[in-house]
Amino acid sequence: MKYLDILLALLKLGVRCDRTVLITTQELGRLLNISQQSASRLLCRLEKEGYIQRESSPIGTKVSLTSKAMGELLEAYKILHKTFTGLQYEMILCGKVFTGLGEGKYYVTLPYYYRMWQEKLGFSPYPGTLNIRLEPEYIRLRKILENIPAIEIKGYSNKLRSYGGVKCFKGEIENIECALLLIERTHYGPDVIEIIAPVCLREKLKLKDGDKVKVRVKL
Amino acid sequence: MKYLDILLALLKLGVRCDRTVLITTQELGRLLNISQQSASRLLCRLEKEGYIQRESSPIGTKVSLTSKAMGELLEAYKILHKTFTGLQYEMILCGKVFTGLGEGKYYVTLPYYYRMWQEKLGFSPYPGTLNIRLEPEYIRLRKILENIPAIEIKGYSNKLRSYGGVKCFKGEIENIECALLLIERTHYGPDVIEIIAPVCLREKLKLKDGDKVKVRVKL
DNA sequence: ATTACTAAAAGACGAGTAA
DNA sequence: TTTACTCGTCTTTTAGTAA
Repeated sequence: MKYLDILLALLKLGVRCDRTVLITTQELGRLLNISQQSASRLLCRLEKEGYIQRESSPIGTKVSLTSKAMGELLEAYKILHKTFTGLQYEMILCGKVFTGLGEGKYYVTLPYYYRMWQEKLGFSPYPGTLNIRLEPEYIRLRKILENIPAIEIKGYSNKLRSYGGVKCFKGEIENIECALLLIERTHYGPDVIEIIAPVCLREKLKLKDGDKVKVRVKL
Repeated sequence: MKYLDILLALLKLGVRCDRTVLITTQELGRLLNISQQSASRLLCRLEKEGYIQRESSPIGTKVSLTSKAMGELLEAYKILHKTFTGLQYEMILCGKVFTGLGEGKYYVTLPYYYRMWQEKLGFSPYPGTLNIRLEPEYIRLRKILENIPAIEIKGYSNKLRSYGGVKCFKGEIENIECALLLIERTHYGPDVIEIIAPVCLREKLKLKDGDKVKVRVKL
């Protein structure tokens, strides 16, 4: 939590985990009320300690935030959200249901993953994923999810096959417990999320392709 | 924004603008990874710079946050909220409509205040206030509103009469533009807010006493 | 323009300790 | 037990300046 004020200043300048911004140490210094030299040293240190990615040149420094920074900012956000709303923070994502190619079903039921769902998510999922194509304004949030702490299922390879990693968030979809999966090796773009749940969401919620759904992610 | 990490640590310990907590410099030091001495110095400084109220004794220090601190925390919260939700922050308050004693109408139309509404809120209000008794869980939020920057209408006295100050927040009630008023000299308790709007909200929204309404405050 | 080095000054730190 | 002072040390800062 040591660099919160500085990370916040970077957010103010438009820097994100998925957005690199060219800033000068002078303007950063002005924003933080420190000298250009201190701002320069600060960026060096933030990089060394893993909070930013950085590329300096004679015209300025290109900066983006790392997952470590996003994680700390989220921690701060959670405390503040609790303070200013009295509520636990949930990220809400909206999108439309679509039918995939059936690989979801295949992966969910692979023994390695199936054990992991039970162990790390605490439920045995219905064999299949609900594919959701996010509305454009939510893609930014999905990218944030990629960069904050989550329930991680590590990928691994043996001689026979290799398993990609999966990042999971517990949540709810129309009041039904579910988990949002960010699948490392997916052929879908950054606008797609996959959901698993103990029940068949398509049936339970009577969903057809194109139906709009709202997923609440608990962070 | 300099003491954000420290103010956040205080929030974590349960300190609020309306809640004094007894803490020891030792535990604060442990939380911030600094010595007891530095934590002590820090609290002195926070007090001197107007971020906390403080009362130290041989059993510890009673600490509460000032409006200045709440304002800075809110600034941080707004940036983070924008980052993590993509939305502007709004505080939502819920409560039930009730009928007052008619003083709302009297005050709203007093020439001094009427000029102020027009000047500072940008509309000419319907002559009357909508009184709302907040549900218990929202009283905390009302107290936060009291302690953050707002549109201020200063009170003043002359020989004839004295006018109390009013703190205003712009907002919406069921999609109708309105303003929430926190009236300095009110005989209502901290669970009551008063709303003014360019239209008669009771008529427009067909409200009866006891009806539940939701006010969105834009911060 | 920039970034970022060096050196000297300023400020922050914890140990010891009084109250 | 507390808080919070002094003091010596160490860290951080800025000004000057090189690249």
